[in-house]
Amino acid sequence: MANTSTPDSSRRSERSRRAIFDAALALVGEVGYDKLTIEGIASRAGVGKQTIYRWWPSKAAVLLDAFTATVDDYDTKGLPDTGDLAADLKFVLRATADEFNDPAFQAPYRALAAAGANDEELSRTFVARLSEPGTRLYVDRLRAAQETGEVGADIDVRIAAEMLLSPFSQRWLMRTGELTYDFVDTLVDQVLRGLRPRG
Amino acid sequence: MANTSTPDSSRRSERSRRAIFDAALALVGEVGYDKLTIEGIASRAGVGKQTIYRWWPSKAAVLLDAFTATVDDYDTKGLPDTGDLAADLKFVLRATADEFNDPAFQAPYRALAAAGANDEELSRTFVARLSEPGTRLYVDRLRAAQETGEVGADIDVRIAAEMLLSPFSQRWLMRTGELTYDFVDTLVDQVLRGLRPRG
Amino acid sequence: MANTSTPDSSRRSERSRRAIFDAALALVGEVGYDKLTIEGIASRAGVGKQTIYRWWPSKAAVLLDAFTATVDDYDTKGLPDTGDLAADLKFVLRATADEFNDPAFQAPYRALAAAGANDEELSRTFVARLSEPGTRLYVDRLRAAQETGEVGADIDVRIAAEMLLSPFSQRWLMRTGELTYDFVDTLVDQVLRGLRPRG
Amino acid sequence: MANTSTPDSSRRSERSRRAIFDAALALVGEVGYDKLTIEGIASRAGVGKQTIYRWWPSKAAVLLDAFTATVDDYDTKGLPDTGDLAADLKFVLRATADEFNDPAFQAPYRALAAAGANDEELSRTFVARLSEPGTRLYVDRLRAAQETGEVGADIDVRIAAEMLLSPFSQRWLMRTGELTYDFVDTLVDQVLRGLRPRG
DNA sequence: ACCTAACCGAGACGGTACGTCGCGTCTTATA
DNA sequence: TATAAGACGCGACGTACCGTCTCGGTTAGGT
Repeated sequence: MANTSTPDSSRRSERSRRAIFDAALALVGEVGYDKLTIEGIASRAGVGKQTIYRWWPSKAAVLLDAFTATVDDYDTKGLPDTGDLAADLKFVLRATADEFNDPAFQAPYRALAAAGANDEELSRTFVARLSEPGTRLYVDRLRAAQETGEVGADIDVRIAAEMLLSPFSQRWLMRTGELTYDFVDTLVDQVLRGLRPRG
Repeated sequence: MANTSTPDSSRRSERSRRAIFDAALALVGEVGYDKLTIEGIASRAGVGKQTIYRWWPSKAAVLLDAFTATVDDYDTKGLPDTGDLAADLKFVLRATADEFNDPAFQAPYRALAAAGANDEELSRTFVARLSEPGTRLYVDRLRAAQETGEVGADIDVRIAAEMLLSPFSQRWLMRTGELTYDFVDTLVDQVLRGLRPRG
Repeated sequence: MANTSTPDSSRRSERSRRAIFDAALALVGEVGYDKLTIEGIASRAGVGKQTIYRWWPSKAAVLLDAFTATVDDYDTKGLPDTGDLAADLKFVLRATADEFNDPAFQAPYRALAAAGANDEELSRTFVARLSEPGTRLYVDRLRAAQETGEVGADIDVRIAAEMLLSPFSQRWLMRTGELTYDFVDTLVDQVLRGLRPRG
Repeated sequence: MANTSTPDSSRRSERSRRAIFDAALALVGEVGYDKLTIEGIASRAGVGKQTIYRWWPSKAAVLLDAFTATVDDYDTKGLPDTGDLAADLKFVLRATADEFNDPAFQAPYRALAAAGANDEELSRTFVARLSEPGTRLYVDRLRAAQETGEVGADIDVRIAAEMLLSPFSQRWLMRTGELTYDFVDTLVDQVLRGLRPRG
């Protein structure tokens, strides 16, 4: 009965896709995620609701794609490696703090993190597309430091990266503290202190 | 015209309050937070909608109270202090891992964490009632260790606690990894390694 | 799961009911039956859609009630009986012709007749409430004439009534001719000519 | 900009036209007129929607053509004239009753009659193509009887035909009674009784 | 021991948004 | 250029809940 067939993506309207992304990001900033509606996005984008439902299963999915499309341009090649691990980490984390403190960034990111908590499927995508790639950069940088002997060979670098990043994201997500440069510096120092090879 | 006066809590029906908590917790487990509705709670609890609206401003607030009422019984006095910091932390964190792996606990806790991400007011209450008290126990235990010299005097114990707890909660909330005993043990070891007083 | 229970009609809002009738009749006249929508009625009546769906199953049912409520005031006691059957019939049919030529009457009546053609359930109600009572008046008047000997005893008065009324309604419904006084008079004469007792 | 030009009917696909008729008639029988959709017809006929929109302005027009194409084969030359008017009329009306009682005939015919009630344009075509030709046969037969003296010269044969046919169609359309042979016979007798020349 | 104000269960109400269906227009590729 | 296919903007569908609002019926204290 029902038409369950997948739509033909080669005939998709690029103009509509873009308009939907713009509308979704603008609206989530203006009214917040809870009051973000598919109808609102469609209307702001000058698009039929069906055009959204045809390509995305939920407002979270729309927002995820919209956000990803924006962020993907950032596309870093890797963390800086000046030879000074602490300095490199502080530099990057300070930049990330600035980014997380940017209001335009906050609304969609928070919304996606929150939606992911209640939707396993979504959280997989969210992590794979947005958080994992960033984390991997830290893991790689730490592994490089391991090879130069700056970090102990017996260290679990994945967990080390989490010790660095999770306090950061957690503070931000739960609003348990400000993301200041001071905080970032102390965090880096305190984590690195434990990573040095044992005498 | 409208009656804006606060209700008289001395005449409140305890029976209804309990029924609402039970219904809310049961439903959030069965249908998830997004499909949890005030009408659903009222109907399941055999209660008028107004009785809910009279006492709580939102479904998140109901759930927060319901969850708190359940968890408050746990009420620990403090972390164990056997003199062996690593052992004490591993013991408590392993127990917490078990708790977080309990399905009955997951749905409401995830829901509240997520709701908090988008609702500043709620997140303040959530943190103050549910996460801060727990965190403080760790801070206190670390401070005690600082006094025995097990932990360096120059350590920021708040951040140290976050290095311990955030990777833990982050993994769970974002589903980026399992909360195994192995993970807990490695995490504790790796964090503590950096806390020791400098030679 | 679903709430299939019937609503409590004792708590029904009379104000809304009236507003819905007014809106339905006004709109069917303005935009026609096909473009008459539940949303349009609700909006014009200043009423939630659910308030309509709670009490009626379809726009046809709303219109039928609305129309009935208007027409019920007509409530005739019976056809005139001056002793002159032809004169009585012409008098009433001329009045009916005037009524059917009234634009305010046309739109809803046509719409209901048409909707009934495709919906057996609806047509039963339509006939029982709107057409049968009128027909019965003619049947009764003819039977009275039968008793005075003006109409033959062997005549099927039901069919005689149909010979009078069906050409009339058919012309109007299908627009196959005007409902003029001339037509009415000729029709009455020609029908009565066959009803007289056989010499 | 828009192409408003009329399509070139010489290049029209006869195969598609037939498939559309078949689909329309089949569907109106299966799901009824209200749930009959252009999309449904196109899909069932294996035809693009545009092919329908190119040649017909509405689903009613499609159905009218489809029905006409089916019925046109019947094409009678005239009513029988055995010299016995009553017998001739009963014979034809009984056959018509059988036809109207055929389920395959009912759905489209009812649908068209109903659609016509709300759409003046359509009803003109409906009457001209489907009902008027039939009526005229009766008018002609009655006029012939007038010439043989079987029917009074002062009779309005058009109205006489309506006295015969309208009760018949009305009963069927509004479902106010069965179309039995008994009914047909009584109707014919009672109508003819009034048509005889006055002594 | 009654009054009466408040809470209570129930659910109708005006709304907003949902996710779906079908409209009529359009674009694309095929024959 | 007609066609099969189907994406598009749009409008309405019928449903689910929202938060507010009566409506009786309990259920306490305060007199």
